[in-house]
Amino acid sequence: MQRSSFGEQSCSVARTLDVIGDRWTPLVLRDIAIGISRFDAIQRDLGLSRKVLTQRLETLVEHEVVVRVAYQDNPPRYDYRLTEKGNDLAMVLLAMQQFGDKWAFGGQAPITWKHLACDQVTAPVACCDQCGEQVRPGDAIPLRGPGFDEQASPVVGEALDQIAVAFS
Amino acid sequence: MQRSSFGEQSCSVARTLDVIGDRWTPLVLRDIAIGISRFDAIQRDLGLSRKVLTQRLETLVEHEVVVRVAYQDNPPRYDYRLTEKGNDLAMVLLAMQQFGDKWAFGGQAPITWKHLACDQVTAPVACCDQCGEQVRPGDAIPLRGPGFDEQASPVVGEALDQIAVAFS
DNA sequence: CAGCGTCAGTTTCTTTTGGGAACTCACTGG
DNA sequence: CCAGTGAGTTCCCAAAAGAAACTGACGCTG
Repeated sequence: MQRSSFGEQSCSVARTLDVIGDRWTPLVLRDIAIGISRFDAIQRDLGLSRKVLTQRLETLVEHEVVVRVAYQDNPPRYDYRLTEKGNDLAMVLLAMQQFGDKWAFGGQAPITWKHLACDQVTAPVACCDQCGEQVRPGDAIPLRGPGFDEQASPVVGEALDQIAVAFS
Repeated sequence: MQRSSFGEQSCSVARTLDVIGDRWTPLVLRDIAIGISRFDAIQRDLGLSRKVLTQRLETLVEHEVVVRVAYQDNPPRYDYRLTEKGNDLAMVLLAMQQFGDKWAFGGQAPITWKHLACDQVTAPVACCDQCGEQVRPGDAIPLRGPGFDEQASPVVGEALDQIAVAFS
């Protein structure tokens, strides 16, 4: 299949997909995030093939979103745990969960989160870091950022110009 | 490869992955979200095979996150646009973008968003809908929600119990 | 102390998918 | 009237995923 790597692409979404861009990786990460930390437990929970799980855990460790922590030697056995980078990535899972809760379960969420700061069940919403108000797509328009590469993304540049014109 | 469908799974993340669980769909959705709305433009921008793009657009339309809007008949030509459900799904893309901005571009984001309400470049953060404070994984613990299925997810149930004990 | 179970992987074999590139149709603009 | 555009479709081949069995080093139990 000669899977295309997005490593060179000038797009943050593409780079993130280099880490979680397949059917299993996000679920593996979800399991680790809720405390299912061992190979066999993840495999039993998800039912994916052991081969694929091995590969996925390897790339997660390579990307430093997960660390292997030995909990015994001889034979070596490991816990998989999220790193700081992994915690940031888990925000993506949280967004996926919110979407699934709303559109696949009609609000009857299988798993909820209790916010330790206020001790209440929380449904995180995206808020503007400038004004504090909630942001939803449609409330904001895309612009070229400091890392935009005009050469690499001519089609994107064109689309951004059109939007800029429409909102001027 | 006999790809497993997650349609039956009792997990919001899995259900969301039924829609965007592969390498290309999120990028297709990103293009549509920033206004690249036609088949050829998306194909040129992403460089994916036309066959795969056709399939991805079909499943996006089936899941009702995208609509085909004819902009001419004879020959029929279409714009692809996000639905309301698609806008909700785009929140996942926004989360991916934030992760990529931070960890792959060191803050030099290729694309930024201007919040129309306050007219400033915004980096949305997740806030608790109860107390308004920012939420990050680690600031919250997972619990059984109203839609949790003990039979379907015994391994998850066990992990949740362990966490509950650890935080009691 | 023999044998079964656990854990973390490998290995082999088959089925499916994705990529590439060429082909199709129905216009449209010069 | 001839090239170009837009939206697909078709074909072949290589690479991934799935299933299921195998490995190896314990540790527990009768």
